[in-house]
Amino acid sequence: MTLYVSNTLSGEQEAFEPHNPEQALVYTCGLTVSDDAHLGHARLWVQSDVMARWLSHVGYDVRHVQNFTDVNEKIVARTGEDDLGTTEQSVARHYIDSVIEDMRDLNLQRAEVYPRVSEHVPEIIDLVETLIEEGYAYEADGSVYFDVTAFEDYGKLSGQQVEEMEAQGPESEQSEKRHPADFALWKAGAVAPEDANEHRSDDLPPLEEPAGQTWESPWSEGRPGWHIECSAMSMTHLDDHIDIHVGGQDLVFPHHENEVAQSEAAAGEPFAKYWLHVRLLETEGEKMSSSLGNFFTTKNAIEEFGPNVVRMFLVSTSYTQRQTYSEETIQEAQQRWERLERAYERATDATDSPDAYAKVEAEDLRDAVTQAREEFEAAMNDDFNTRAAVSALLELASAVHRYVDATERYDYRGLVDAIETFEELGGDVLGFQFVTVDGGEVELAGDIVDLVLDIREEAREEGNYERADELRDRLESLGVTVEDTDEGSTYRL
RNA sequence: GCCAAGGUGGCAGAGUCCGGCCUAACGCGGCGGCCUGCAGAGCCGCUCAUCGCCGGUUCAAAUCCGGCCCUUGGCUCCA
Repeated sequence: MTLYVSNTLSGEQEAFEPHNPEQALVYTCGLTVSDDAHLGHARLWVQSDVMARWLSHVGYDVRHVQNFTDVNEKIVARTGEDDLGTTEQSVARHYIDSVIEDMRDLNLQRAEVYPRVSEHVPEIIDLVETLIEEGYAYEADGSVYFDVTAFEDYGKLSGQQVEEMEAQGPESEQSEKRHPADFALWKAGAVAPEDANEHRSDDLPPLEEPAGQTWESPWSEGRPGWHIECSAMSMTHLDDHIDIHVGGQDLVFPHHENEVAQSEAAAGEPFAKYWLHVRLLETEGEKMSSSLGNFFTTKNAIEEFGPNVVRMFLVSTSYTQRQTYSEETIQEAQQRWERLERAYERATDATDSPDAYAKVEAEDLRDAVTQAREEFEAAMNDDFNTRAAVSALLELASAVHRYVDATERYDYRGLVDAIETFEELGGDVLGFQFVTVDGGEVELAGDIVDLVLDIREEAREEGNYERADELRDRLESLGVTVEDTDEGSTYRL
């Protein structure tokens, strides 16, 4: 069955045909590590994660690269805050750590590589040099700008016309540029204090001096422009032409438009074949965004609802549609997840019971499995329709409940097929974690172990070692190893 | 202003590319019942849509065409 995807470049759904029929090169535009990620970012990650998982599932060798932008004035603006350190690098490190933690919690499949801008400056410089040599860029006072009039196709991604465009980039650059829509590839000098202070917390003293990392280049000691990094990093880690470029729809212009221009001007061939844009997450009618302050952080969401519910929420609307966040919508996701999880548990309990027989064959159950698999596959191939894919699994969930409710002697093989369907499609493809791994349960388990250890500690203090040893033995039998130390008891699961 | 996406039941959200299995999926909510010591879960049934508005094409339109209204995003850092 053919996979169809919505390509921003053509504005249409197209059959997915990668350059190499066995491989899929996927680049996801990562985030600027100047803050904790919010649910809108998580939506992009989860959606691109599911895309990559599905591509693998249908047999492609997927190479997925997702970058971290660690050079940015908003990062500089946060230097000096508690726990963040005093340099651009230290702030970036802090948030990279935070983001990776979120990604792990959400059970994202690891990308092949997470390149950072700061480690790709040589490649960026090479690329800028090429663009100058080819006549697509020019130097002005130590900075380098891309000449939008030199690239014929400029505007093809976002539908903009160069003639009708307003100025691009900050006011301060305008005097150096030939055309107001030209954009910076390289900027001379460090971040000007006023540029960073614009984003700086009022609680901090404003910066007085230029700040942030700088690098030597043929034009000046300075910093790479925003857009060039993604071109350089995808070319470095994937190829001059890639198959799928994923990003938030707020990046279509100017970021991705500029990426197209730089990459294609330099390489002389089309850059990404398919541009997939994940529509934005909205709350109360406007997009969730750090600058609007209406965000819910990924960490808080995971803490409150657990990773599976957050994941369910984020796949409950297909990527081509904007999604609304509210108490109601996330609770619906919680219901949907729990319904799926209960059916899975029901199926495993029934399978593992003495009532499951080798020679019982339940046609309705087996048909439901077949149908769920077909519907799931059709949904995913139809532009990664994750909502419809989940629905297919929920229909199987209903079928499992109905079957187990109505039956005394279970069809062992049929139930196993159902379980495997949940695990393969819900687990491997959609990234849900059945059984033990629900964050909430792990946390609860930990809390309960702590409770038991507290009781045991009381027993020890009373000299009731018999009781304490009994508690230790019983925990051990549950797979919890207790170790007493000078600072108190610790445990391992 | 310019560019780009959208407008489907109380909510949320598929279906729109390739018109007819759409008398509109899946779910949440609401109502009734079964089960149950209670609750929950589950099951069964019911509830709720003239698919933004107007016009056109067609035997047939949520789906195609035209006009209008409204919303969101981008044009400044943004997933």
